[in-house]
Amino acid sequence: MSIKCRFCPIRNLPLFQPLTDAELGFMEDFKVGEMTVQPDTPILSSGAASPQLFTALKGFGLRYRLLSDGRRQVLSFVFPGDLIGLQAGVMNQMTHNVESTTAMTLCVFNRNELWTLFRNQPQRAYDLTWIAASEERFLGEALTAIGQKSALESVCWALARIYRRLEALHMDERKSVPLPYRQQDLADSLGLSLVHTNKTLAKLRSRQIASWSDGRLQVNDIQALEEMGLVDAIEPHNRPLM
Amino acid sequence: MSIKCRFCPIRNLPLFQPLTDAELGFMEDFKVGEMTVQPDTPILSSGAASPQLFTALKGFGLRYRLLSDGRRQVLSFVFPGDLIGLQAGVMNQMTHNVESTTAMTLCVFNRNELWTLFRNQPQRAYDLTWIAASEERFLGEALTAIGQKSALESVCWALARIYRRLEALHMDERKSVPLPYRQQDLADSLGLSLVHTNKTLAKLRSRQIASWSDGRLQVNDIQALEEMGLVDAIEPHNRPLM
DNA sequence: CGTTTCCTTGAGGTAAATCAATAACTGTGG
DNA sequence: CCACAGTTATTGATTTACCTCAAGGAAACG
Repeated sequence: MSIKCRFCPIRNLPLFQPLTDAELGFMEDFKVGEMTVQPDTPILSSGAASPQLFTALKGFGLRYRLLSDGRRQVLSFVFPGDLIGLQAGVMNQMTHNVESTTAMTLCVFNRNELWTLFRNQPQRAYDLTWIAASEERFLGEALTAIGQKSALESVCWALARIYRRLEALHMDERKSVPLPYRQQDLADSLGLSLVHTNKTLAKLRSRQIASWSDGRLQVNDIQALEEMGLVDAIEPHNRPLM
Repeated sequence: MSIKCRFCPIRNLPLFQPLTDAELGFMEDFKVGEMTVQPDTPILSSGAASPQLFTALKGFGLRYRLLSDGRRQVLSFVFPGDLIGLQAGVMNQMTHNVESTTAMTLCVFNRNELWTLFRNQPQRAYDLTWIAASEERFLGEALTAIGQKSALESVCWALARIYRRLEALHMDERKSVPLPYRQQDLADSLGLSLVHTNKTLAKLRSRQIASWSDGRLQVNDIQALEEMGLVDAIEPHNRPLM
């Protein structure tokens, strides 16, 4: 018993592009159902050829790659609205892992129908490409942070980026947003050690710019955060939602 | 006076997926012409909304992002077969720069026809998404290198990746491939300083594993290179060529 | 030839890693 | 209800991988 796309709890946010009635109808067929997962549950695994695509509706997750010796690179944080498994969807091979951090609700799509989508819904196919290009764009930005920025700059960049995204999801309340990750997760996303990440966060807290504790990120000075993080362009508010 | 896609000099390499006659016909229409550029010429600029898409046919280039203070992150090296400008194509906004390093020959496509492609050529649209997902996959790998690997591991990863790609393009001769970049370019792609990159290359040279000089990369022990670079999976040999 | 670009190597400095110890919680089982 | 182990955050002390600075050499070039 799953919610129809036209009643999707997040689709009507200004962050997302509206769909036509015909497109909504198609999506309701494309959608196989919903899935809820417990915290810390693997959703997609590297190497697997998953028969499914997902859209995160609720909750928080992580995308990461592992090296043979256990080192972990977090590629991105997964927020509501994010498409999961496009890589496996089109390339038939996953090269990273996705897992839930909190409990999550996911929209489930059938990979086999992907071809129908490309044949009959060119606009939606275009949107898929847009999403893939957008992920690429984000990873390029992350690469620039890790490769070129100092630890302080990187942390500011990440926090600003996260805050803006959750704000666009209307999850902000009095300058604070939920951020239910561990410091280790942020560290692994920025190629920093846990200790140094902690000390950098302490610095931002003492300067009253941002403070992250008990699963919430409080941003007192978003402008300072964006400047210190050398954040360039703001995300457009018309992203496609699958 | 440009070459027809069916006579494309690289399309028949086993690296690339073959097209049907109908698809070739469409591509020949989609293709506006060819462009040659001098070394060190900007091809696409950040911020611009380019009316064109390109496929590199010949020569070498760079994709990079700049920070306001001049720091540069090289996102990838551009080799023959690479699609250029997909981001601008679908998102109408470029967030990185592309420039030639050597003289290049580019296939030019008309961005306005992109929509025709999505409407009439679902297979080609799928291929575009595949390409975008593939770029995303690559950047995830690069992120893991920069974020988690040591300088030596990163350099090995990069050289192995480059060698394999140029090998697949049949540009290898007696274990060596052309690599007409500066050490600074490699350094900027791995988030390392020029000096340290140089010293790391010297180490590989003295260990007789690989040596890069005079615009050529000689790989004596590709296996050692891949192991030291923790290279995980080899690229599939069926990539779409636009 | 002087100038510029790129590569190379040595010396010294530093941002961030590692090591180590403690505290605050959480859950678990006796 | 308490002892205990496991997880996460925090902070100080020490080490190190990599950076910056500096200088020289080899090509390429106008």
